[in-house]
Amino acid sequence: MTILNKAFYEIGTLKVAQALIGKKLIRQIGGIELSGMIVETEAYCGSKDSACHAHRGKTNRNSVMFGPPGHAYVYFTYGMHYLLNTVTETQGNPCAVLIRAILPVDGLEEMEARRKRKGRELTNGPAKLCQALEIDKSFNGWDLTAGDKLWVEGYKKIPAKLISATPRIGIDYATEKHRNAPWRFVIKA
DNA sequence: CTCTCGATGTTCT
DNA sequence: GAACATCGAGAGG
Repeated sequence: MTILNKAFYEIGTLKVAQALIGKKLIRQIGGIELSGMIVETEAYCGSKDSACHAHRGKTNRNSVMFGPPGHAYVYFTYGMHYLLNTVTETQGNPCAVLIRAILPVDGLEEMEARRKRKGRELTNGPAKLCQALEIDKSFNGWDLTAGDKLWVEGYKKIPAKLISATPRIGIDYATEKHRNAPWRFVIKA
């Protein structure tokens, strides 16, 4: 399958968030390949979005979002969790898409070992999938279009009818307008 | 099943 | 010093 290129990440943050549903996230550790189909994402639309980290301007933490599209923005939160985003839009426009959940495809047992858990609890949350795929701060700024260690490929075509848009999770700090914006995309059950 | 609450440390005010 | 794009254990129905 083809690795998603830089142009894919430039088509618009909301479109990327929707288009990432059904794609395959791949993590190579040594000779082993762990992967999963993306089933839930959220769009964070730059300086005008009060839920986005870049809302208050460039800081040390969010500087990767100001860089080129197609790179990973990984940050640490709640004192114990990493979250994975893909940078979108053209360089200098600080937007990103948060990967919130995947369905395991390859390397199920490896993920179970890292998570010390099985089944639904394996990768159904943004911090859970990072733990399952061993993604940490060292991937902040990683080029996702190079096909090394961590990247995203085409996988399944999901009809728009099967994708629902809902408000984003865990952003009580944002303004009402942005709290209610339907910028979270999920495959319908 | 649902709800509440504590963990834990980096970042920003 | 407060807040945080979360998770999981434990209590209760």
